[in-house]
Amino acid sequence: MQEAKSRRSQAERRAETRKALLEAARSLIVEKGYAETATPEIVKKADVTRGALYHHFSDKADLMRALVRDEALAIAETINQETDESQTPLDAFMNGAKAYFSAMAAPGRAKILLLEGPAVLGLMEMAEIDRETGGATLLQGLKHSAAHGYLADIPLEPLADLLSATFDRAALAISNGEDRHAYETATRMLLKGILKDA
Amino acid sequence: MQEAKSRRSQAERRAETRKALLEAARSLIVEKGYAETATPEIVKKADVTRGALYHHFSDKADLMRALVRDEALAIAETINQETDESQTPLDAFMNGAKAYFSAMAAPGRAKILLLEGPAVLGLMEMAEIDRETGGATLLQGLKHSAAHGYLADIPLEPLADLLSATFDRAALAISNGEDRHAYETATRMLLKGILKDA
DNA sequence: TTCTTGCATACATGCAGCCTGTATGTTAAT
DNA sequence: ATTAACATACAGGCTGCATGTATGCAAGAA
Repeated sequence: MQEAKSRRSQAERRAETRKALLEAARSLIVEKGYAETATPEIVKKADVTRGALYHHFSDKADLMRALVRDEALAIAETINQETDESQTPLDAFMNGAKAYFSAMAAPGRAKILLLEGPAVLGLMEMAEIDRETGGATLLQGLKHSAAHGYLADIPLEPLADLLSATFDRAALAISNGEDRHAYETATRMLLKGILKDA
Repeated sequence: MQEAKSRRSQAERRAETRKALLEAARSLIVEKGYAETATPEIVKKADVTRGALYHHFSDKADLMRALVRDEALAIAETINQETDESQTPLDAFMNGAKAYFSAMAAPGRAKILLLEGPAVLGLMEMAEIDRETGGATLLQGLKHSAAHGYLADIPLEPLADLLSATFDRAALAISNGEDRHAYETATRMLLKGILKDA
């Protein structure tokens, strides 16, 4: 057995350094926020130097971007696993919402994706990342429901946007220790209201 | 007639400096964001020195706090003016929403109150400011509706929170140039859905 | 009343420490 | 030997504080 760190392949070496940076950054940013987390602090925790950081990422925001991408991908994966077939449109949306809440319940994830991410990268870029990592599921669901007559004939993009806002707020509230069941009930009520009880 | 700047009272002097700082900060922060706006830049635009800034505000975030308070107060004032009596609960909520959208349509206001503010001060402090400047109107409306049987018997705080999230998102979208009418239609649909059509 | 004298408020200037991003040097893998 | 993966050193800029200055103000003496 070799020394722990010697004779790693370049790919391994690179991957390990990158992972260490991302994990260190993640824990610090979750704890203190992006602006209050300095790069010297991150590299100290990751046990590398700032040279490594700026070798892997173009700047501090780029590190944040990678962090956000990872979380967004994890969300998409969790949701895809947890999604099952549902009978009614209401059940379908509620299952989706619950899956989203579960995925967002991972420690620190809501803070990264709903607070720090938008602040650092801006809403435009967050939306972009959302699209790339598997967003738009909600809009698809609405279109499907509308096509089958479960929905009134109104512009769907705004509606999807507003519903998405409620899911985000609910996820944030739950991650802040609010009563999950109460927020699910309120979510269900909103969804039920817009779906014709056909 | 005296020199323009001489022989002002302390109160006048103080008020003018403070106003100049707030206006300069506002325009720069709206244009470039809080993090990208440096205090040397602000004081240059306000035509004072950093000494004045740190005399009036404890730090850069405190300046932002004052800015947010001003906007929040302006919102409350605008809404109070524009609010009229309505017939049905749906109309009442929609009028409130429209007034909110109008108030939030002031240039830069949505960015300050919905993007930069939460990022800099955090959600807790933003909620605090909201309470102090006249928030909670929505929750009151819901309680009123519930008391008169227009609303299903569910926890109202979460529902108010979720509705508030939709109003914020709609205001943000509108301020970003999205179709106001479409967002109002979607908002109305959500509200109509939760109100028993009694 | 008017003048001046002491003082507090409102600001200006200078400095220390930290942080970011880049440029250049060094080591390890291929 | 060459290149990728890092480490080190440095320049510029920013924040907050500490210290210096001037201006309005209030009270007492003339």
